[in-house]
Amino acid sequence: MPKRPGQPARGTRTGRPIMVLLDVLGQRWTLRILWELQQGRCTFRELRSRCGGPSPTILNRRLKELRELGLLDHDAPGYGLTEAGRELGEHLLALSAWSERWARTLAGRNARAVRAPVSGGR
Amino acid sequence: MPKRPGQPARGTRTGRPIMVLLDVLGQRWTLRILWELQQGRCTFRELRSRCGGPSPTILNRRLKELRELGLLDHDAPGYGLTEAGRELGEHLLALSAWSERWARTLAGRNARAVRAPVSGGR
DNA sequence: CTTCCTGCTACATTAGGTGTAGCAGATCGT
DNA sequence: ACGATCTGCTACACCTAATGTAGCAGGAAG
Repeated sequence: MPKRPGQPARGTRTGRPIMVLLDVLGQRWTLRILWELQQGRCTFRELRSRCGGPSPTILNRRLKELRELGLLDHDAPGYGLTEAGRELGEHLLALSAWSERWARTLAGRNARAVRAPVSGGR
Repeated sequence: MPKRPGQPARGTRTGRPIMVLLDVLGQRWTLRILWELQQGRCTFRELRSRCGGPSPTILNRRLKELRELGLLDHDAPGYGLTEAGRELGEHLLALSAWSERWARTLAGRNARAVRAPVSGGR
């Protein structure tokens, strides 16, 4: 079943692009695939390895979906991002930068919760 | 199993924040939950309804995970985003804007492929 | 004491992902 | 021409994750 903007995503009836996008990205491996290809195009097998070895079944399914959504191409050697895919990749880079800061504050919070379990420390 | 930055995400051995983030966001409903709460805090039942009715089992699991990651709170009435959660929500808003443009170019591409199947159509 | 919210938990069913094996096609060196 | 070695897959049995419905304990209001 090819998900597309204009067609309802799971859990919606409108085909709002953001809903379709959240639905697609919320499947396992999709984000990881975009992330890995963002670091450079590569073959199916290499991509599988970079992702930590998902089953070829599911990897292929994801690649098909992403190609239908115009985010990936499958030309030269192996797979790569299209223009739209690169744009999406930019957002992932932004998320990566954010996540570093997030991890630091989260670590700080935990450390505090451990060091000073005085009030309501569980 | 509580995923956290510092602890390896599925498919990795490093606990790189971006990997943990991609892993968590790549589970069904996580992105949708953040999206819906980004539009305002609400109760468990209301949230479930907004998301299109995922099973309470999985909704509750996701809410727990997101709370442990410091993205959600569960205080006043129902659930809401923390500061970190709101920051992440900003990125989703950016994605939403992007997705509108993406949908238009994608629709254009398809229309062309249908109207002019002259060379290599299909 | 009843009613109606709240946030859940239980449990059987089904959809989704895993892991291993292996195959057909293209490209290489001999 | 033949084997070796890539490529991108497909098949299939197995297991985990999500679904859908039911229902329960706790708190607030009448």
